[in-house]
Amino acid sequence: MKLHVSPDTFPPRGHEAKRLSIVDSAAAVFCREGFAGANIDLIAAEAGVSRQTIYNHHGDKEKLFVAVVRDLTERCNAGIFATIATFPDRPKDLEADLIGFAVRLNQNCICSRDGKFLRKLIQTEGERYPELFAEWREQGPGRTWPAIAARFARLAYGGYLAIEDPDVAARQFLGLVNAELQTTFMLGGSPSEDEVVQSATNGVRTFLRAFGKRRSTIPVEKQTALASA
Amino acid sequence: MKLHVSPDTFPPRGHEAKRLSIVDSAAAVFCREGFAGANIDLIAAEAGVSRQTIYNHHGDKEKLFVAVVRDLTERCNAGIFATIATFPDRPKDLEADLIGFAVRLNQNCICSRDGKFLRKLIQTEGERYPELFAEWREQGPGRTWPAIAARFARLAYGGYLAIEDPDVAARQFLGLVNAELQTTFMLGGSPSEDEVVQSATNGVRTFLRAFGKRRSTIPVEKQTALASA
DNA sequence: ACAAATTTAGACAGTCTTGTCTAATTCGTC
DNA sequence: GACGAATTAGACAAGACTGTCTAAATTTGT
Repeated sequence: MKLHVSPDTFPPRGHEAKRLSIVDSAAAVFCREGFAGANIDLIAAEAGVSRQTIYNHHGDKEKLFVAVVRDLTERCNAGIFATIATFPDRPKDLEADLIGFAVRLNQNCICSRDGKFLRKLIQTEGERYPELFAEWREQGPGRTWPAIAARFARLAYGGYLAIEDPDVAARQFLGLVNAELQTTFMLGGSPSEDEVVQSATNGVRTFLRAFGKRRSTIPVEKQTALASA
Repeated sequence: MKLHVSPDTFPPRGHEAKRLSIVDSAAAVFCREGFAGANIDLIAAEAGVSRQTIYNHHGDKEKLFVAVVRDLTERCNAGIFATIATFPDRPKDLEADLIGFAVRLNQNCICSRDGKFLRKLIQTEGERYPELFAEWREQGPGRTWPAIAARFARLAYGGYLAIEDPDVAARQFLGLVNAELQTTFMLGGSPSEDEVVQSATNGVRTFLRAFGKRRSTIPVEKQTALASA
């Protein structure tokens, strides 16, 4: 009779720690070398475990890769939702608050280690694993974009912005805020904090020139809708 | 004494045709499989030549890869400059003309076979070949961005746009115009023409809301009415 | 049609990698 | 300290790939 009332299942504690270490190192090596170029011995060395342990935990290279992507997706999603929770619903200074949000989104989700890794793995190996990346698409963009769009819709409803389509606005917001970082992203580099702030500032300013209330035109139906609201 | 006054150098004609065929197939295979996963035999089969011919032409796998990137960069640059030449300097209908330009840019340079391949190779193997991709950066973005920015500056000077920084505006233009295609790009897919037009249309409209001259002035009574709403 | 250059198919050695196996060792718990 | 589970190091077979070599076949220019 074995009764471990530990966390959830039978494996002891160091077990899970090793699993994490393996997945972390595997993510780095898969990113650096690509799936075909990734060497199990190298992953083992980088994780500080023996090769056999990797096979004990994950079976084979392909299953290890799947586990890596699942883990990264999960952690990135958590980070994105945590950041979305800081969206300024009742901004005091709309420009400053949106810039802050944009910088947080970039630093915590897009330039983070996990974010960079997941993005690169999807771009690199996405076509080879259609079902895995369909899953990512549902769990990732499929859930985060609507959440962000909803926040912009709320801001519009609150009278802070003049937006017709919140989904389009959300995507354009990210496009603007990252506009000056694209070349850096291309080569896998991380922009400096100054660059992130600069790009976010310029992006938000343009965004508000287009959708801010004071300066822009608003379709008639929205005016009446707002007037009656 | 050998005097071939043919095109430029000594090799016959079929020679260059094979070289092209090899580089083309190699580009496709390197993209699909990554550098490490790319198989010389597969490239040879796809190009319709024998493996030995590849070694005769390019020496080894790494040199072949470099040749592929050089070729792609050159062809993409040519395409981009050809497209930039169609930038509307004296637009009749600013919105329609900018949308047209954006669609051309997307279809000819970004969604084209060469564009997709080059982008993926840079993202995938960029970090492994710093000097090669420094060269790309100089020849590519380093030359095309200023050219595009110069066109926007001219448009501003001509009174069509209210832009402070043409470089920022150029990058934001591309960010906006591609905002809705990012997820598709992630997985290496090509958006349909409808999607490209849609994204370009929404992007240009937002761009003009921010930087267009005509619409930024609104009758005073509407502004105050909106401001108080 | 001839001669030179190029291309081809196939064999080949050498290297690397994956995944399995075994026996010894370490770790966590009682 | 002792027990069982997990981990380790290393050997190992099987397969894949690169890059070279050779001899035959084909193409090219004249």
